[in-house]
Amino acid sequence: MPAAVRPPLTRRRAETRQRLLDAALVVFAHEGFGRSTVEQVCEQAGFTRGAFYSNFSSLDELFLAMWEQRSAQLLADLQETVADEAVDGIRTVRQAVEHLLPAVPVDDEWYRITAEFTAHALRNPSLRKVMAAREKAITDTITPVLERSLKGTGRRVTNRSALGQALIAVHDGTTVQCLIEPDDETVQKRRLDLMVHVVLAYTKEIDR
Amino acid sequence: MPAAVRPPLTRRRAETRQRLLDAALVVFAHEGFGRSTVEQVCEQAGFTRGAFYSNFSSLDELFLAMWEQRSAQLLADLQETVADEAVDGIRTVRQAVEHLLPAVPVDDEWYRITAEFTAHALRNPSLRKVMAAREKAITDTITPVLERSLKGTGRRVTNRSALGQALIAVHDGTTVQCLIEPDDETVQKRRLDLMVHVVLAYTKEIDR
DNA sequence: TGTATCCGATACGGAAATGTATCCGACCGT
DNA sequence: ACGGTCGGATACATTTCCGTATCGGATACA
Repeated sequence: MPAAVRPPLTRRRAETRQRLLDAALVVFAHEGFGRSTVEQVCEQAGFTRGAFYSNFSSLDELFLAMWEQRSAQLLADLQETVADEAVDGIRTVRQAVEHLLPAVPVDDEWYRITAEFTAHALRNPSLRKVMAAREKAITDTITPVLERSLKGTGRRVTNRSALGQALIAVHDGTTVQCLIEPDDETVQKRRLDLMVHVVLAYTKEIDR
Repeated sequence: MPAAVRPPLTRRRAETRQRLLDAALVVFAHEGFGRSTVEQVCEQAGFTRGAFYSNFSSLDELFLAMWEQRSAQLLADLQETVADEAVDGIRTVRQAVEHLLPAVPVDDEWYRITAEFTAHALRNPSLRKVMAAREKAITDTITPVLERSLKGTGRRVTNRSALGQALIAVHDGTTVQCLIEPDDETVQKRRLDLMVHVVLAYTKEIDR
């Protein structure tokens, strides 16, 4: 039934869909989700509303689709960026964090989207589940990577999911601070320090 | 000049203003800022648009006024709640955190407002300054309180502003997690744990 | 009690956004 | 190349929201 209700998704269709999704990011980031209109998104994408309604049934649907696509992409990028060789040279926790942190870019636009999506999700139980699932996905992606990075440091993680949760919280919380005061580099330094402290707190030396 | 442009603010005026401000919180939290309309706010407050335009010139202005009022109130509440006698009985960092944390309620509605305000502020340099100032105010309020609470624990803060910044980040980051999974009490436990770790990281034992 | 002012209500014009119904060009398979 | 279908454009009806201009009741003050 669900497959029957949606159109066959031809090549052409997929392209306009994607252009709309890309336009959505730009417009939502610039105007805010609630302030955005169907027309603005269409204009940004170079279409008229006809194209929109032929592909999505509401701005909400577009928003969700866009968010899921970009989140997934972000995770994929992270995994790839971090899977490089440099991991072998890591000897300290600080190095590990320094290696990991820049892999998640502090992106102004994306942060706005995320903030509004979160607020939106809090009003909608099914969206809350989506967010919770994503958080788990992030944890599952990050912790293995981190554990690999920690190999050369002589420490091991004591509580995987607690560490994952803590890192996400710290990451999100400090991201705002960095964006609000982009010129203050002590904010950035402290962000790094805090991450190091957290990793230290949730790992311990391997005894041999 | 600025005093001349605004009406004399009589008793009556102040009351309707306040009712509008209160209504704004409800409506914005429920609908999202961008989706809210002047009429919705007025209806919630029991007025018509006439009252609104006689007191504010735009939804933006109302939003900002409401946010500033509530933030200030929140800080005042915090200061009061925490200034009680119980501080003297505190002997461990965990106790200190347990005492401090519940003073900042995890409020669904307020979080939504904050998230959207933050996103909004990132688009507007002058609003960014407002947020930065508020962050400083929070730090300035919290750290003295925390230091007082730590008296009985035999530890002292090594870097005030870094600790303040870290606590805010952790607070904000974990608040989302708590709201997204309100039934999962391990999230809440870990929140506390994380706070304790952070306080430990930014304090050290007093040597005598 | 009378009167002047204040302030929220009402009424109106107009702009903007929505969703649908229809059209027409492009791309598909044969 | 040709007929059919697909998908975006166009046109339109409708709703919603906004901001202003004006009205009238309430309130303050003599």
